[in-house]
Amino acid sequence: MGLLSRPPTAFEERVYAALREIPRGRVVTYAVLAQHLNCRSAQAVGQALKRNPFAPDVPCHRVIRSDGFLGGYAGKLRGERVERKRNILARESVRFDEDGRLRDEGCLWRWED
DNA sequence: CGCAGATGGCTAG
DNA sequence: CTAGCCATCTGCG
Repeated sequence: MGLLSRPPTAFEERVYAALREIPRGRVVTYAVLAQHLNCRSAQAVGQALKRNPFAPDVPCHRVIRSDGFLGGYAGKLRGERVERKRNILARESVRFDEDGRLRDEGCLWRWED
């Protein structure tokens, strides 16, 4: 029972639906995701992701920052959880530099809006 | 380089 | 309704 026993809002469902469209081995930035959702706030997207990192169906690990850095994971900006995020992405053939910056920008997913 | 402000949606009171 | 949060972004010094 978690602290997250709250029904998802319409906005959150939009975020999750968009995340599912991202194929394995690709990543999106908070800004691009927000833009696809017709939302001008990348922070709102990040906040929605923070509240629901519980579902394996929702690949919240495929969302990074616009500058190519990993960003946060499971509520943390740095530390072991972010390392886990990098590990998961590495498993999907998405490699990062030592600093934590995305190597191949070709992994960035784009929508056809 | 670092920091403050903008930004939009969500939660708590 | 208001005020404050956010896993960001941009611009300014």
